[in-house]
Amino acid sequence: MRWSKTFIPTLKEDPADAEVISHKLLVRAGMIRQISRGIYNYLPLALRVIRKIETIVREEMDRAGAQELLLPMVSPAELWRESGRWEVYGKELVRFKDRHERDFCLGPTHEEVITDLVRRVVRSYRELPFNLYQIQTKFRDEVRPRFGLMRGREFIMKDAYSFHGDVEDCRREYENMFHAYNRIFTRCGLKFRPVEADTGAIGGTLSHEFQVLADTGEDALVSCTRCDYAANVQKAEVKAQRLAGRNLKESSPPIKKVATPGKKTVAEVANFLGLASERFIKTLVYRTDGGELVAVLVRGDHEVNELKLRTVLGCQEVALAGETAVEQSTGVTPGFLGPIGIELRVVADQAIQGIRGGVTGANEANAHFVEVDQERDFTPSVFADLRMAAAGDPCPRCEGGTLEARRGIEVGQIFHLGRKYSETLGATYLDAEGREQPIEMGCYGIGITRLLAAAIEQNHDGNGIIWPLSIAPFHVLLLPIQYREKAILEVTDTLYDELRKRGVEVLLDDRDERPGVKFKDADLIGVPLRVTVGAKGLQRGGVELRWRRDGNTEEAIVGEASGKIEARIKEALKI
RNA sequence: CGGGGCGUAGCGCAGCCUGGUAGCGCACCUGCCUUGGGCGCAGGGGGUCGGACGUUCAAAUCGUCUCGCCCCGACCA
Repeated sequence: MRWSKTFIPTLKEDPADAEVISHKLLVRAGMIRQISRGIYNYLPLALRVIRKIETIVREEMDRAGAQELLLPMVSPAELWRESGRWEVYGKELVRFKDRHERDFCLGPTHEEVITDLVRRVVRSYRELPFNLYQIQTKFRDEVRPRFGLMRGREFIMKDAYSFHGDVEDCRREYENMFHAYNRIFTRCGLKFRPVEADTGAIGGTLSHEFQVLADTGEDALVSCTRCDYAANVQKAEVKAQRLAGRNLKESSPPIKKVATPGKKTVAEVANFLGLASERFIKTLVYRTDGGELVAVLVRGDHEVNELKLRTVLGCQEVALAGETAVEQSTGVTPGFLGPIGIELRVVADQAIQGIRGGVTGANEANAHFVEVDQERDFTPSVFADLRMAAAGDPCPRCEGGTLEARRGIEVGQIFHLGRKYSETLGATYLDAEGREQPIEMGCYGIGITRLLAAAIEQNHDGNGIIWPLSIAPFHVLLLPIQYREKAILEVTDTLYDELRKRGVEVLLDDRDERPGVKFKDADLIGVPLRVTVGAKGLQRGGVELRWRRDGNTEEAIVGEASGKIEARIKEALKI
């Protein structure tokens, strides 16, 4: 492609409405433009990257035995009413009526549609298993779209759904997809990590997220330094530990009430009393979806994991009760709560068990208890894993490993769905004994456009994007310094033709711009290999090859350049 | 939905508080010059100041309403 004939509107300055680096660079590199909040135009350069990613995804999905199809973007309300999600999904589901006043929605995901298709076809176990996927535009009316392509309302996604006669086979396919996903993200040239994940609103029993590692990621992860355990902090287990020695004392001195005027947070009280925050027992009051208020205890240096709390309390929703509700139910403001004498059900994190020499609120204003001995002074209704895992925790899976904290961008997630949709939508088959059974299902998603943004979050520098070669819009940027000079033009055009014949994807910057402008744009759009043709080099009979990622350069003799470039690209693509 | 911020030329911004009919940089056009990291000089074109209503002799500026966009929070296959 010739730059002058390609629509690449680059920008010198950051757009005012962009916050994160991938958003800024995507706009500045002339790849996307916003048309409405969370909705973007994909310009030619972006589309080339999208196609590259899609090709990798297709090749690996096909290799893994899945088949591509294409479901409609619009689906009828009846299906969603049948699954119950018409009511449950809320405003994120964009609904509209056709001219006959019939309800429809834009598909935010396609479990209903695919399950409907399959239930109309499959009759026998002989027809199972299979895995169907599509690459398609989805629409979710996100509460708050943000960060450019990272969280748009409209986005491109690959979604796959598999159907099986039994759980074991469904698990086998889950493993199959797990490996396919590893290959896909590896081929995309990304540093990523599969992590154990919560199943969320999709439902199901087993799930992994594929997280592209980037400090700017929205998701917090923990991973073991020793084994391959990794999990979203939402999901990460905390290993039950024996008490830390400093909390153990042979005998407990009597409990003592101390004045802590105006000191509400753990940090304030710890500082005021000169005691470490691990010795604190933090008391938080949550309201369940049933309306009950529950006191939740975690150590002062720990955070409550609301997901775990929901599971332990057996409810769908929990939320901090709020100051007013706390005062009404306990007679004290949140900063001075404690488990001793509180009139609420008390649940405690496992780390609270057996604490001696602890500190808690005294359930009266401006006072705390010290020298609290859990076994002597209070008994929660249950001890459980209720806290957020944190860096430094011992690994829950191996001996001697330690968890470290990472941040990631979720670009894929796989689920073992089980029978959730097949049961509600009546997708069944007859087994070998002639009994009707609900189909076992799995589903597997990859956010294509989010992957594009994540790749940039992970691969950029102060000058712009640094594309991994496998998903770069072009392999080579051919940059003549003075394209109107005959000698340079001839060498450039010859090289351009030869490279194209050799199957190298090359963008020729044929614009009549000053070198500085071209170099800056070259760095900005991030094409992996830059080939500069200039008078300086030609005097020595050569052109300059320069890698975007590390700035390494080498000279190639004009006559040998195209062969050398092809070799370098092929070599780099193999890795 | 709650909180905060911003809409002025294609892009990035100033002007608004204290009302008097719009400016800067980049980009764009013309000419000269220059050509290995966003050149230089000279000249030039382009804006119903997001929209509506109001106050006023007079509104980018003050008031009310409205639309759009951004950030934080709640939310999220």
